[in-house]
Amino acid sequence: MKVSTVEIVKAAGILKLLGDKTRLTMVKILDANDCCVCEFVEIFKMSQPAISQHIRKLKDAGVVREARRGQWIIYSLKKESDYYPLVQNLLNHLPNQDFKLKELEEQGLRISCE
Amino acid sequence: MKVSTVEIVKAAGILKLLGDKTRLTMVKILDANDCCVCEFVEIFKMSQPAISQHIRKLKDAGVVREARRGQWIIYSLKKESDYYPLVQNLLNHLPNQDFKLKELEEQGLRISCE
DNA sequence: TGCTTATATAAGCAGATTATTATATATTAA
DNA sequence: TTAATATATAATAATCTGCTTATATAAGCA
Repeated sequence: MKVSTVEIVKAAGILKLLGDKTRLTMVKILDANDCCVCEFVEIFKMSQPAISQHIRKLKDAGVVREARRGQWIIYSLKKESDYYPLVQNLLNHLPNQDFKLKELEEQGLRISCE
Repeated sequence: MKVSTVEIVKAAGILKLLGDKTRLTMVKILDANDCCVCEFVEIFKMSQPAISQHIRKLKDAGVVREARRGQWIIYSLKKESDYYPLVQNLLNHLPNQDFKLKELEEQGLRISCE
């Protein structure tokens, strides 16, 4: 298999970043749908600052990207990242998390796709 | 792509485990060659207890396996592990580390393959 | 303009992590 | 049996992490 290679220290950094169930789930969700912070707050039942801090780490590492849309800041996977092939490959081993956003929609709490 | 799936919390655990440059390098080396603790001590220029403790984490998670051979305990990747497909996939994104063992051989410090 | 909502940032603290030193155990060889 | 080598384990100290609370910033709306 021919795949893109990431320097070992950088790869360890990415794995450490994703080695947290909240961030890993976030990234898996973002792999299928863009999301804003308040949606993650609902999904994870965590405080807004806690979510913001997780997202910041993902952003600082270049794994996600932000885009303001009015009041909201929409996050998405940064597909041009050097790490994207590695991350993508990894996400393939995780069960789909779409049900989490489905639940939000049913509660009328979905923002990004309205 | 059809791949084996790992529960998200468990996957995060594995990624956290591998999110350390020493352990990640160890696993990449073990992907190509079995090794004993004293070789890792040489390779990483770290204390023996530090190496032992890293290896123990890998062993506790079921990522590596040990086999005593006389005085030495030889470690190898545990290919039957549920996590092996994920780990293997991940290792494909890392540059080869064979040169590290080559250096040991040149210094006459290689154990496992004598 | 001032209020509300969404998000970010900063400070602080508790628990986790990773190294160190000291010591124990197991195997081999003299 | 004793000494040497390889490894593991325990205690501990320093650093890192991930939350909390408090506060700042930015956009939308009355």
